[in-house]
Amino acid sequence: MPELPEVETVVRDLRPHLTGCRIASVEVGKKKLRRPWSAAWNTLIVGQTIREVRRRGKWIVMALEPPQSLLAHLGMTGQLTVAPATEPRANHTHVVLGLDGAGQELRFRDSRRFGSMTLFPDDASLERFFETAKLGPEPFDLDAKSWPPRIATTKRNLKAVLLDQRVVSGVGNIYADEMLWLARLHPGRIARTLTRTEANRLRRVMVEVLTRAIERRGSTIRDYVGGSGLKGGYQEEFRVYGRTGKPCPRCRAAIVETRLAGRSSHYCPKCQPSGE
DNA sequence: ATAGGCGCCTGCTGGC
DNA sequence: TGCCAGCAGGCGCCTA
Repeated sequence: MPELPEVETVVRDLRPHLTGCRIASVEVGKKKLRRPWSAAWNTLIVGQTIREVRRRGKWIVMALEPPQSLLAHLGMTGQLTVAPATEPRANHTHVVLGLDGAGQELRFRDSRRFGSMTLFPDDASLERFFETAKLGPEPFDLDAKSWPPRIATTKRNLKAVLLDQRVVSGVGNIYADEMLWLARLHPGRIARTLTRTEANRLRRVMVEVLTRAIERRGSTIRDYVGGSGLKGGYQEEFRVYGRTGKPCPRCRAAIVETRLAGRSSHYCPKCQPSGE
């Protein structure tokens, strides 16, 4: 579910609640997440303070003091929220960190359990994890010089390239479709056939779409909520995603749905010509 | 290098 | 009205 704007919203929501907070208790459910939680971690993190909360791609990093890092991924249906400890916990709540102070707790909820929460013993091991995964640059850090060459050699289509976290991190199925519509590029277009102008147009709309989506606190289709439990609003601004058969906001042609890179892909057949 | 398929899970829905 | 195959915002592994 959650792509960069949703994860960024969670991080911004959690930051004021978590920064400087001491972890007082840990409760972990029996069902296993994408990556297993080790029972040994409980004693390692109880008593530690959360130094900062940040995002890298679709990953959420909670850096502790002394240095250790909790790393969370929301998968498709993950939710990371702060709530009063007295409030009933929803079903599928798998990890709960009790926080010292205002009687609040951090809850990780995930019905499909494609998400994960893991502990890294120091900054270097977390960096190695990102390096091993070959996690690509943040979309906001791309520039006109480095981006076109990044996609200039691959024979893969644009949809597959945007979804590849090694090329650029944080983009998922929804925002890839929205970006390609805005850039007037067909999702099936082979990346290396793009001119430098087209590649940079894509780079600019990536930032544009993600920035606007963050302003709207991400998109909620079904499960997504931010760190305070609020839903997103960007789904109201979708131009192509989930709008199969409906008119293109630019030219009124009917939006088409197809399958690319194993994912549903939505585009305007008139505004986003395949380039033959 | 890359495409395609599967598996991991639960919950919802569209089409019969 | 009711049922269930198929699909969902992700990702990693395998094969060809």
